Amino acid sequence: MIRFSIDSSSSVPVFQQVIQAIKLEILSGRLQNGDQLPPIRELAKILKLNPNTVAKAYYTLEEEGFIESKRGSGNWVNTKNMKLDSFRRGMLEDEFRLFLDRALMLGAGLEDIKNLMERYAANE
Amino acid sequence: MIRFSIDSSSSVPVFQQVIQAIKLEILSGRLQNGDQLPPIRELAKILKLNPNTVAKAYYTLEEEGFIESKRGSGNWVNTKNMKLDSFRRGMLEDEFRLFLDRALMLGAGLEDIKNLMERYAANE
DNA sequence: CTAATTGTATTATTTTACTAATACACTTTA
DNA sequence: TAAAGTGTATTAGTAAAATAATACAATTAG
Repeated sequence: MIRFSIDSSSSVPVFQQVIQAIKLEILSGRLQNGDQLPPIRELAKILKLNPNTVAKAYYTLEEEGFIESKRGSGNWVNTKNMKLDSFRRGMLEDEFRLFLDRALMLGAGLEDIKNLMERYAANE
Repeated sequence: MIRFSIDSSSSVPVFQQVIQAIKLEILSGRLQNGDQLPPIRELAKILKLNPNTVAKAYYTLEEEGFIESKRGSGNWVNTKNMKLDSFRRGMLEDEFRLFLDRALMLGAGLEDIKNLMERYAANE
């Protein structure tokens, strides 16, 4: 496990890098529902981070419904909760609609947005 | 003039609020090419901000080509030799970037957004 | 030409976000 | 039930961003 590393020279905070990496593991299917994550201290050791930094990442992931934490026990991937999944989807759609409104107000069309996205896709 | 106010309890920095507000004034047409902006000190007094905060906003607006500053003279809206197109594109890009950040935090990838957009395109 | 008005530059202070150190509390397991 | 392993809470340190204080420089108005 743990197929990612930390870029300490990046401007994006370390705990967010951890969050993004784990989300990617889950979304890609490399981490599946019920899989156990490494204990905070262990992951911290592997990534050479302070345990609190990993704890913050785990805490956020739990807040967002990606994992479940049990004191004294561990952390598990949680994708079973479809209600939360559709909640996320709903939020995404809300955000997109807001963005679309603003974009249309700016005189942009879907084509313009598509182009913009192509550029971002290329740069990532 | 100055149809906006500052939310000091907001987490978005004051100088950015000023920037956004002025961009909106310009975009909406309430401020037009050649219109003079209030002097730094005056706007600072109205909004109850430090002059430097307003100066930072004005400076950024000039960097981005929205206004023109002349030492000892004042600040003017400048949309003339800027293609209105690129003007809008700039704002569109800002909005898109914000949306993208939120989307990524929700666990969505560029693919998901693409799909979302396809659906919207179909419904138009 | 001078004083008032304007933007600019430099430096200091405050605030915020991030990370770290340490101690606490719950579970598991032997 | 004790010890080891786990997440949690509290507090402190650090760095970066935002804001403020002050002085400087150019333009304009009279």
